[in-house]
Amino acid sequence: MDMDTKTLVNALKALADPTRLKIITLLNTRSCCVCELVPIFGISQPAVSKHMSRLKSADLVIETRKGQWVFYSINQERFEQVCHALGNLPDYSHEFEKLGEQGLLVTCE
Amino acid sequence: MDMDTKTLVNALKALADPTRLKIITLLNTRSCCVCELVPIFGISQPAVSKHMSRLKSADLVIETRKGQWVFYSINQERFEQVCHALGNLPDYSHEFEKLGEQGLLVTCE
DNA sequence: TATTATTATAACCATATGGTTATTTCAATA
DNA sequence: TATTGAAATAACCATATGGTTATAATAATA
Repeated sequence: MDMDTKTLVNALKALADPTRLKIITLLNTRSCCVCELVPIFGISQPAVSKHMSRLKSADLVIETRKGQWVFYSINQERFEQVCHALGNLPDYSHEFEKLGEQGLLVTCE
Repeated sequence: MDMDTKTLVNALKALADPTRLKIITLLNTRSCCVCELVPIFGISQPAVSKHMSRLKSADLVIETRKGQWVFYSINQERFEQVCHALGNLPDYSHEFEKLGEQGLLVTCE
């Protein structure tokens, strides 16, 4: 199951922030809820909520209500898909062939 | 050699853009110069230059002058470090232990 | 039912981002 | 040396981002 470029970019954007990357690292250790994250980062509760909704919209976390709390856990499958997609970029030879047909390939030395 | 969080975030930021991710994918297939990238993306030469300088500042590409051209190639070692760092996030149990000491851990059910 | 605790949403703000055009720098060449 | 071509830099602009405070929604409880 290969990952769409747009989906990969969206996941990378979600991960490319120090707070969210640390949240993902924390969730990789153990699930937790918003009110536990607030004192860890020293930012406001709405700021944490927004980060979670960003991660959720990239499908990197799973939300579960438990009483008054909302617990977030890492979506391991999706996270692994992202790592795999990044480590196995597709071959783009066709782009260079197209360039060649247009006479736009630079050949030097 | 483990990768600093700041460095990882910076690399992810560099990759978290559709144009730059495609540039990295292209360079993973074959090195090329700015004037080859311009027609592929249909954006201006300065826009490509800025993307390259972003990738270069994240150490993801290597720049080589060849006559009037500047060729960019992927920095495989760094790129692999990024993939590895993402796929092997550190354990953050200590953060939860700290939370526990402060009585801030949420235990439910 | 009224209150309290947790989370989400709204409205706002300063800064970052990704593009543009104009100009400069640098190397090759007529 | 003057000109040409490639790439980088500067200045600018619209939009995205990551935070804030205020408020609303949701669930548990007195």
